[in-house]
Amino acid sequence: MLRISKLTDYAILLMVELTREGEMLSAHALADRIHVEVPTAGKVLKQLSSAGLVESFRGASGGYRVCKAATDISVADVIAAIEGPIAMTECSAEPGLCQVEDNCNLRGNWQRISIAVARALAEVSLAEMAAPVPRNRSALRIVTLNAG
Amino acid sequence: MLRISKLTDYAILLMVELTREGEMLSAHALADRIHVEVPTAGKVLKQLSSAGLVESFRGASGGYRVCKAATDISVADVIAAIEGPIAMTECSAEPGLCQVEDNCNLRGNWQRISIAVARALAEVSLAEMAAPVPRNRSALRIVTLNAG
DNA sequence: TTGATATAGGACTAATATGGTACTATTTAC
DNA sequence: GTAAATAGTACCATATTAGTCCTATATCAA
Repeated sequence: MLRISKLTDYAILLMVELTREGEMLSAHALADRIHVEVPTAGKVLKQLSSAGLVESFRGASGGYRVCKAATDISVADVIAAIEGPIAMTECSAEPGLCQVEDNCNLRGNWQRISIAVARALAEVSLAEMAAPVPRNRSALRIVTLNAG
Repeated sequence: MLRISKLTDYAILLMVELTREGEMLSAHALADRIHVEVPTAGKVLKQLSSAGLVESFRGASGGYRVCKAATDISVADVIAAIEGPIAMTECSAEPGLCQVEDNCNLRGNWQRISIAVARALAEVSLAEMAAPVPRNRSALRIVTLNAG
């Protein structure tokens, strides 16, 4: 089903909440808002922090705050922070893993597909994610391989 | 890492081999070509068969054969045959699973992103996957959300 | 200085998904 | 009739994922 993990889904929700708020929020408050347990939210927030998407403040009245505006953070940024590089196959992420030499001309094409998907996700900001779906607009432009 | 499963990867390889060959191939011969065990190849081939991408012939000198030309089968077709509908989140595949009402305006956007990814994959045929990566061409057009 | 509160980091457990294997039934060619 | 091949089902081992817990450290306030 080509899906992102639950933790990545939480990460998007957390980032949307944080960018909405603008100010600092504790892990507890955030966990309440997205309806997950506090340790789970904490786990995701730690990853977002080490990826540089949010900054953390320890101690009493500490918490998390976004580093950039909602328009400057993409869905791809958040996915990459939790799941690592966006790649659809092992061999498109790391070279040398495909033992089937004859078929390895597929690898380049997989890389191109992965890049296309990554770009699609990079074009969507958290601000757009948080906004309601606009009506009467073509959802997305179609991507084509081998576009001239 | 937003990846497809190994079995889906096998499915792409199997379909490429079958479209290359054009004629019928046994599960054993196919397993040899893509370097997996015969039962594993068989498992994938059964799914491809029930999805209508290949037709199967039982009995001695039986095997599998593609139903359409390589240019008429997309990567999305093969992925969908193995993994089901292409959707990045649970809620974009099935409605009513998101318990966070306030955040559910994200759902529509997830659906649009999933559609974009699905379209990108639908635009790539097996013929293109099997071909070497062309040089001096822009890899892919960029997808944008909210494209006018 | 002390206590309360909060994140950092790591380890651990449970649940789920995936990948692979085995077995039996059925079909077909020779 | 026999051999060869797919169909279908069930099963197991492993890997991944999700979630929890514990300790250390930092900060604020009384």
